[in-house]
Parts: sequence; C-alpha cells; structure tokens
Amino acid sequence: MDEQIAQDSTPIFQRIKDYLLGEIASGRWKEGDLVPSEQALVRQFGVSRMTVNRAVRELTAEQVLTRRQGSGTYVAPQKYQATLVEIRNIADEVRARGHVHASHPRLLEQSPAGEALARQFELEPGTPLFHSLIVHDENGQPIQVEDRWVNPACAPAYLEQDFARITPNEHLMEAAPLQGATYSIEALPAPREVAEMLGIAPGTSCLVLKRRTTSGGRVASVVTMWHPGHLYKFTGSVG
Amino acid sequence: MDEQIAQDSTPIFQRIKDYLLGEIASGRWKEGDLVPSEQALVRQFGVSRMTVNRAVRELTAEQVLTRRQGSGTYVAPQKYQATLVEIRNIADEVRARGHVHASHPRLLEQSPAGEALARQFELEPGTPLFHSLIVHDENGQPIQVEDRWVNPACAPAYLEQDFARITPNEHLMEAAPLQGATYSIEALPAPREVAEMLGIAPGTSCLVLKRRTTSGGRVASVVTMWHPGHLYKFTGSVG
DNA sequence: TAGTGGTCTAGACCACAGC
DNA sequence: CTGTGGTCTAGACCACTAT
Repeated sequence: MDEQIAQDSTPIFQRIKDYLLGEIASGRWKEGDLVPSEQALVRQFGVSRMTVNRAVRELTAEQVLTRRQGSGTYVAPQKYQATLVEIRNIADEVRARGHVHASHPRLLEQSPAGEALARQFELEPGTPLFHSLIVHDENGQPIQVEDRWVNPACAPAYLEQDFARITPNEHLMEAAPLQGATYSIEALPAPREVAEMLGIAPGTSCLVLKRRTTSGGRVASVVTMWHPGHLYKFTGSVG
Repeated sequence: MDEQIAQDSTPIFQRIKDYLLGEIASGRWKEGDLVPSEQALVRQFGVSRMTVNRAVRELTAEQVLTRRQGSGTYVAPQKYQATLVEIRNIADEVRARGHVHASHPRLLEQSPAGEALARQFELEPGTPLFHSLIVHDENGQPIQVEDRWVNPACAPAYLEQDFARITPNEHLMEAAPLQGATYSIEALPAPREVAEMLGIAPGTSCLVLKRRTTSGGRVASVVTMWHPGHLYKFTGSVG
C-alpha cells in the first residue's frame, strides 16, 4: 500500500517512538532489557521497516536505546544528568533580561606569550598574542571582568575593534568560526585587581568561567571571566 | 539500481553530511544561506532522495541547518557555545580519578516542608519530606556537602538506605527514574555550618550546585551541593 | 502552479552475532 | 545457519511556500 496510514496527524515514526518511550517510562522495560526487534515492531505496527528503523535510530541517537548489530536493541543505561550551560554573548544575555549592557575596555594590547599561555595556545613562548581586559556592566553595575587572550593568526584585526560597541565574542564569532571549546567553572576569591573592577571587596567569592576555544585547528582564544558570586549564576535544565 | 554504491566504507549519507559540513566550515556557505535542495543533492550525488533526506534531517537535528517546508534548507545561525556539564555520581567521579570516596551521613530525618521548600516541590507547606545531609570525602578530604530534600512519594524507602554505602543519587536513580532537572551553579561564601563540615574557614568561596529533579510528573528531589572553591571545578568540552 | 520539505513503502544487500 | 541491525533504492502522497 502506498497510502498514508496516519490517522491523526502524528507521524507513525513518532508514535512508535512514543510507544517505546512509554514502555521505558512506565518501568515495564528496564535498563539493559532487550527491546523488540525491528521485524517484530514492523509486524506489531503493520508499517514498513524504514519507518520502524527511523524511530529506533532516533532513540538511539538520543541515547535512550543502544543497538548492537547482529545482537539486538537494548534499553540504554540510565543517563547521567547532563546539564547544558549555554554560554551566550553577555551583551545579549543582559539585553534579554531587559537591562542595559555596557562594555568598558580597560586594556587592549599586544603582548608576548608567557610559559603557561604558550602551552595553552600550543605556541612557542614569546609568540605575540592579543590581550584585552573588559568590564561588562548591567544597568551600570559591573557583572563580569573578561580577561581574554587571542591568537593573532585567528583574528588579525582584533586590536582594531571598538570593544565599547561590540563584544570580543561577537568579533570572534565572525573572524574565527568556533570549532570546539573546553571550559571549567570554579569558585575563587576575587584578587585585588578584579575586585576593584567589579566594585567588590577583595576575596569575595567569584564564579569563574575559563574557556579555551579552537578555530580552524588552532587555539583561537583563552578567556577567564570573573563574576561576583552573589550577582551571577549559571542556570539551565535538562529533559 | 539496488547495488551498494559505497566505495570506501563510509556510508553515503555520512559523506553527504561531511560535504555539507565542509562547505559551512570553509565559509563558502554562511549563516542564513540557502543550501541546495534535496532534489539538487540527489542529482549531484546520484543517490536516492531518502539518503539525501537522512543526511539533511540529521544535520537539522544537530542544529547545523534549519528547514522550512515549501521554502528550503538554510545554514543555521551560529550556535552559541553550549557547555555540557555532566553531573555524575560523586562516588563514581572520585573513583574515576583513582581516589577513595567515603560518605559520612550527618543527618537523616523526616521534616515538614517550609514555605520555600513546599513551593519548590509544588506541595502544600507542612507536607512531610525526607531530608539528608551527607559529607563526601575524597582521600579523607571533604569535597562536598550534599543537603538533599526528597519527596516521599517518589522514594518511600529513602530513610532506610545506608548512605555510608550508597549515595542518594544511586538510590534515587533506581527508585525514581529521572525525567528532567533544572539547576543553577553559583559561587557563595561558606556559611558556618557548611564550613565546619568541609573543614574550611567560614566565608571561603564555594562552588554551589543546586538541582531540582522531576520523576513521574512530580518533583522528586531538591539538592544543594557545596564544594570548596579551590578543590572543585566543573569541566567539560564542546565541539 | 512549480518547487520545497515531511513522510512512507516494499523491497534489497550487507556485516555481524549467536547458536 | 538464522536473526539482528545498517544502509540504500525508486518510487509515492501530502502540506506548505513562493510566484
């Protein structure tokens, strides 16, 4: 038959996904259990194998199921909770809250890489790097000190940007399309210089995000962002 | 033709994905650009439409492309950098570092929900909740204070667990399969009680993760985890 | 109306696992 | 060997968009 079977508007593959998810959510199928084969589902739903395959394949991509060729399809081990922290451009973030964002560049220079930075950039010590130090305000209140080092090979025009108008993030997104990133989030007491720029007491708890991004196979940027702990949090949701 | 065309072992749909990704990575196709239609790709690669469709559909699911029925396929706006913090069972995490994990339960009680907690659990104030307070050690050094409230409806046997042997996380994963979670990460000074349990000075910067999980349509657990800021960080990578 | 994406079919060949 | 998943084809009907 080549007529559409869908009775309501829900696609068949989605209804099969819903069925499988329901069996798992209800507890009838537990972690590690064998799930009916594609052939079995084909018979059960009276649809073509391609349709069943799409349902099962997507659930596999979503890590709900695991498949082993020649063996079968199984309920995947309980996922750990993956919390997705979306690192947005701070200017957008502030504007999304209906507030006013302002950037205050405090430093914009070229400077040779020291030992540690050179290692991070996978370059020789002494290689010239661009360096910017910018304070971001929300409604006139400092909420982030952005201490950023940039690989000139990735963003040659970095120093000519007007960082009172655009953020380094915005410039780099254009100049060096993001390939990957590693990051860490930690809580550190504010050093004196950072505390001064944030208008807080030295030693105050800060939420510190460090990030190292790559572009075109090179390390493009290494940034440390300091946020007053009582004014800033990362939030998100899963599931 | 019904013979397999694959010359090397790479599936055709994957080669089409690689082609499309390459055009974008190289900058030849920019954000918002119209991507060749399925028909055009069918002609270009000499394959069936289903194969092209799979390639494009998967890239759409991966947010590399966006599609509008009747209109066309476009390069998706540059993704913001999404940092994936995987919240693992702290016991596993410590063991994965080759270190010794120990749990010290400090409190295990039933207690009526106050105003704030009742709101978080979407229950009436005064509803009984389970409450545990556990200190986790790594090699004898305290690295986390876990202050957890649990909905008895989701994990009725919670209070009978031996939390020196299994973590609340482990018990809840079994008792109340995770549906979803919201979380926040912030930096806060350690209050006196927490500081004592962590063996640090009151006011020391702590990395604080708060998480609220749901299971079976109910709020299952609300937890606050305190980590000494200088001993603990969240890390991860994207791309 | 022509072109786009969204879905589905009823076959097919293959690699691999388990008996 | 049989049964599993992995992939692919050459058609099809439909809903939607743009002109």
